[in-house]
Amino acid sequence: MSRIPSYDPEAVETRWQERWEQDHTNEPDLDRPERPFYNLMMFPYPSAEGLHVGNMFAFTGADIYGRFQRLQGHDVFEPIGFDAFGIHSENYALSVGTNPGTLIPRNIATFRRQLKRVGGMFDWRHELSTTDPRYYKWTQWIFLQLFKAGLAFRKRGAVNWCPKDMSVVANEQVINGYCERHPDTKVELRYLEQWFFAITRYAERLLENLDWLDWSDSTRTLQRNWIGRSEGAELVFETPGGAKISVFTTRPDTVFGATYIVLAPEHPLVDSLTAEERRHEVDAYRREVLQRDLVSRKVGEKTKTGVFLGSYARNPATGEAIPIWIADYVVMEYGTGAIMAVPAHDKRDFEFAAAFNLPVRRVVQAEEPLPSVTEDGAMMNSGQFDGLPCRDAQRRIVDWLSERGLATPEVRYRIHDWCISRQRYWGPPIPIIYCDRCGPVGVPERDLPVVLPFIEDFRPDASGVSPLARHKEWYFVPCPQCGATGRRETDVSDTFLDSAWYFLRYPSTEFDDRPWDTERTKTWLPVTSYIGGNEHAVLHLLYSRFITMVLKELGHVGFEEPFPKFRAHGLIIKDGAKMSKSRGNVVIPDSYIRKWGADAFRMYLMFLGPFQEGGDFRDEGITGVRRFLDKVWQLAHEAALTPLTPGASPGSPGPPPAVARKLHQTIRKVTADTAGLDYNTAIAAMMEYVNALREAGCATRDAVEPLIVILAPYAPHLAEELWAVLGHDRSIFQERWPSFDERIAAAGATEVVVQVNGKVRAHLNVDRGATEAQVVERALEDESVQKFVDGKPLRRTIYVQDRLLNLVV
RNA sequence: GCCGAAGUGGUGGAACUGGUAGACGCGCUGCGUUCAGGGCGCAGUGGGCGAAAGCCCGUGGGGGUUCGAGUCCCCCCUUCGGCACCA
Repeated sequence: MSRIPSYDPEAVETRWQERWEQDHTNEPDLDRPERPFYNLMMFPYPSAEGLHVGNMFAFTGADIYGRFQRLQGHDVFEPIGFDAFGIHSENYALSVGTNPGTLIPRNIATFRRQLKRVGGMFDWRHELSTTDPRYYKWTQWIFLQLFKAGLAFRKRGAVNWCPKDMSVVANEQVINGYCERHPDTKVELRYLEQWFFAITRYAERLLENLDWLDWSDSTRTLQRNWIGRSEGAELVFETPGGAKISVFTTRPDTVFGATYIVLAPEHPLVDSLTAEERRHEVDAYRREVLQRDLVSRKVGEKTKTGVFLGSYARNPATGEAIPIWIADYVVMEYGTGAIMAVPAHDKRDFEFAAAFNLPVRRVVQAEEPLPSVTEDGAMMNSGQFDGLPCRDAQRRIVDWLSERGLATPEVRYRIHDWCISRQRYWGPPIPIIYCDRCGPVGVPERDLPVVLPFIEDFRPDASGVSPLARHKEWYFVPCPQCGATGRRETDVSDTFLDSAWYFLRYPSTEFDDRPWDTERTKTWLPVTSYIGGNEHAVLHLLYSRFITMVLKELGHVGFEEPFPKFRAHGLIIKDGAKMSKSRGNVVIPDSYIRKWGADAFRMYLMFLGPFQEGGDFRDEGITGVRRFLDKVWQLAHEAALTPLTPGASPGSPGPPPAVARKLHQTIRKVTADTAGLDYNTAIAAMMEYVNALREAGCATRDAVEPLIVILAPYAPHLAEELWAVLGHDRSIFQERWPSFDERIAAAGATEVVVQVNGKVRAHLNVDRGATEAQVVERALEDESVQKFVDGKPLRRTIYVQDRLLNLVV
């Protein structure tokens, strides 16, 4: 066998990558596909460091699925692109002092080279980048559609402001109240007019559709929690001066226990409800709260602070006058920005009451000490409702109060409207022009895109507005409505808006006069299969769903859910910890690919753990799959030397029965496991089969060829090469996935386990279909079974056909 | 605090609706090939006792259901992920 050449992955892989490109192997006919299959994976952010193993893991897993579907006879469209706008790129550009517009194309070039090197089945004709004006023209167009529909609006919103940076900073860039880039500078809370998308109007539908979407459960749960539906009631507490304070509560049954009221410090009624003698103290507290940044105000349990306003409101149930306070544990962004405090049945209210010596009244009976949050007890101290189970009381009390107009059933959501304004440079400009006469006016669609100017001075400055405002010839433009001098919006939009529609663009990248082509979209969307990380479970996936819903409503697409099927992949860790630059455990794929080959690297990534759970990357592990590929190489070359067996003709001898059985079992398992993304066990099954072939000394064509086909999604280059070695002259991806015969897979004798009182005592080789009586008879002949039965009568026997016999004595 | 996932050999991980725990791989040990190293091949590899046959124990801990539990139920511990003063 010395004639067999040795396996040189680099040579093999380069050869086939070139062939695929020349032959357009990975480019389906987008206009006339027979069985379209849109295989989507989450496009990467092209960082300066290059492709990360995490990306590689995700893309490989998705690519295997796409190649598998292709071998199943689908026309698979597998596009890729780059999510290149955003704060990451901008901060990196600031740190090296080069415009991100210069840096990004270089990064993309690196990514493109790496993505080709791993052998993804990408259709490069349809590559896109969110920073391309041909792309963000339509991102801006989408903004305008929402603007026209009243779904994009301006509102004052809180942001973190770094006085040193003279810029807004993201929540992630605030560390313990200090700026990430200026550790000696405290971040402040500022209120700016910003653009919001009305995603909360779609909260209910976004939640309901989760019931039928075929998604990973983990992802659906994350979205449900993020949307955060709470059912309850809005109750009205009136003041002697006639003001009505609305509070939202999920526990209207506890209203008799409400002993005080708390407003958020920003609540609009605070001023009018403050007694003159308390004003000084109240204002001081409000100033103090405003000075804090968004993050430290919200994170963590802290000691409760607050002040009494000096006024009272009437509890709608008891009629008592109860004191009104403000405290920062109540936030303006949720509910009505005001709560009724029931210290007996809420931990936070209890702490506050303890700190300020406020009365606590138990209204739900329970064994546990206060505060007790149970919903199982009966009512007490609640007038005519005493004794009712509190779940019943919830409805009854709301009914009772609503007769006097003091209660309304309400549903509230945790999710907020989506703030898309970014006071930054590196993003698509929001296409709005402000006019003193007309207000905010949308840029006419014919004037799109509003091109982001390439400027040298993209650093933020002391003016506090985006650097774009300094660019006078860009900034001042005539108002599209009245022609007077207007000013452009200088904020750019959130990068999540770029990625909320990229899947719509892919099939239509060659059209410049429309965001997506109607026919193409009808053919390819919604996306057939989407695979990605759970780190995008809420923002990206939720925003994409929202944008699609809106586009459906406005008549631009024919479906409201873009991703009927989504699977989350796991996370790759290294040495038990998340990979990160600071830990120094980041794996750069290039050197592994150079040493072991892309196929071995792909397979190792898929073998190190369940794809949907992730796993631990260890350097030693890759040798195992490489050895496996070497053995396959060997087997295929040996098979190529064997004469062509008349495999297709009926009655051909084929491989020996034991090998045939193993082959059919292997095809069965690899088919099911690949379809279910259980790649690690599919690979193990192929390894078992190879071991079996070697043990049997059986390297014939009919035993090896099906193996090469089922291996092809995993090791596409090697499979192509060996397919050619075996004498085939077209791409293996033109072939069909092999079928298996259930009867051959199940043929032959089987081993039945014999237990005595539940403990394994013997193994019997039995013909399939043997009756219980036959197996019992055989079992009782066995020496060690006899030993444990020990002459005692059988009290019971349990028989699982062809698998197990349990004798109970 | 709330929600979710998970705890299995030295190690990464297998185990279909309860039915042989440890597939497959890494590592390790011994032997062979070799000047040597690497590579490759063969055998072994959960723990305990034993010369062996074999027996006992064993899936984070404690209870339970069952002929039979890694798998189902209850309680507890730990780790990871998400949300977090959400009313």
